[in-house]
Amino acid sequence: MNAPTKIVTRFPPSPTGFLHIGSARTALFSWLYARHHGGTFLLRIEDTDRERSTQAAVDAIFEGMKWLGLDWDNKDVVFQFARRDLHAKVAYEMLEKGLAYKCYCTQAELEEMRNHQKANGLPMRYDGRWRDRTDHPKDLPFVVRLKAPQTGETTVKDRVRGEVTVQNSQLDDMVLLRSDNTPTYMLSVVVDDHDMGVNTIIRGDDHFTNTFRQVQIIKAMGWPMPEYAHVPLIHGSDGQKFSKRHGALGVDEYRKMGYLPEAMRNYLLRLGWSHGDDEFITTKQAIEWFNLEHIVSSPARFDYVKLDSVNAHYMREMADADLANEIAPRLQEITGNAVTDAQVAMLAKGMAGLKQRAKNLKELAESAVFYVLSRPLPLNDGAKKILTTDAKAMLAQLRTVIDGLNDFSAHSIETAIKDHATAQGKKMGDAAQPLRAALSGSNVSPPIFEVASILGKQEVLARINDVL
RNA sequence: GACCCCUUCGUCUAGAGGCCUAGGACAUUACCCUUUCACGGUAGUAACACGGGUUCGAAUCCCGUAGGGGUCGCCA
Repeated sequence: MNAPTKIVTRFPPSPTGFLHIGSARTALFSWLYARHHGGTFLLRIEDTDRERSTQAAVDAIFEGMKWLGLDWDNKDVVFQFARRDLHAKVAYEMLEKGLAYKCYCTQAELEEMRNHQKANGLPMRYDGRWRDRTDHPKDLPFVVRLKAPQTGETTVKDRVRGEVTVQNSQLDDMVLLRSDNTPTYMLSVVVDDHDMGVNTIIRGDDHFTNTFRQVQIIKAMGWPMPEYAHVPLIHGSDGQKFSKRHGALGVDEYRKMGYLPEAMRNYLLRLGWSHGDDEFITTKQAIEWFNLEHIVSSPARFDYVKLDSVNAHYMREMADADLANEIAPRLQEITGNAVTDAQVAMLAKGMAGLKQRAKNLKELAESAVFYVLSRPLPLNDGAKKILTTDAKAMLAQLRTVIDGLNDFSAHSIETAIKDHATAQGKKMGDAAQPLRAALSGSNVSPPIFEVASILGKQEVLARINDVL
């Protein structure tokens, strides 16, 4: 009997820039898969590119993962560079066993070879010229290359792609160890995944062809074969590659734009995975439902409009007080003034009317700013247009009406103003719109009697006076 | 160029040979609600890339074509 294998997944970003949104999705999938199976989700920083790796990028990865709520199980995150000697050891072991060989080609020589191949329409791959040579020069730098099988075929079983077979003649002898004795990525990933006990590799489709090469190392070493699941890439909204130059952003940017982590998770999950017709999937449900079978096999386009709608949904589900606290720093940034506790309380009261009018935290803060702005309020063009002489005359009357109110509930204010407007032979809008302009400085706001009630009689009267 | 993968409404997707006159969501259009803007409600427009097979029957299986993507580094 086979003992049930504990699922071990991993997320191995390289710290050479921000945490890419596409990477965030494969991280999410890997995390979900591990959590679903009660397995382990590991984080490994692939910092072997010393030129491009930075501490800032490492921090960005940690922060991005935390923000997204993707917790990893290895308290000591693996840094790949620190394990380079272990990787090199494997290369030498393979050399000894005759599974690899030394290649003394210079960069220039390789370049010439590739140019020749390109010019003649030949497949571009290393031709194995040192594979069987024994006349090794002394004291010259060399790289260690895998002695890959040249005949037959290699089949990769992928949980998304199915079984894919490639002729071994298509694969060349890749470099395992560089001439400076450092391991290449191809070697490092395989060794690390093996040593970390990773048995399920969920990663971007851009790694798919690499898999055939990596499988050669695993086979040569006689290690257990992990399960692969290659997830199609995310494209930009125009269908083009989602690169830094082409609209791709780091997760931190999405936070700044005002998206909620739970909304990001839901959106990213649905972008490339489905559970029937379900659109809003909580993280709890996602863990319960996630599988590899329903990963979509074609690339998806990133769509802000849909993200907005998902985000709007989660914002409306959030507690008003939490939302008020969430936008406080943004308001402070807009107004330049600290937001007081009393103001946060006021914002919480106004949140019901505010949150159904915004798609993200940024919009929410912008639409809420009139609550905390100090008087006199700046008026936007719409408000200026509303505040005609007639409108001001109406406001002057409303001032008296409002001043006489004992019950300052939204309903009470509405009734009083409606009655007054009707008595004057005017429509509700003739009173409500000028009031909106005075209280919010805008022609667009939450229900204005609700706003008035939350603002309080004193502030309402003062704001009316400001525009008269 | 070689190899590999992908192709359902504008977008994300459901679809495992008859349940499909192809469903849902976002977007969009119209109407309703309404003090503004939204929210909400109702209705609508809108897709199986193309061509051949297989089958009584194909969005679903096979082949080809076209389009798109990925990989071909001493980057990861």
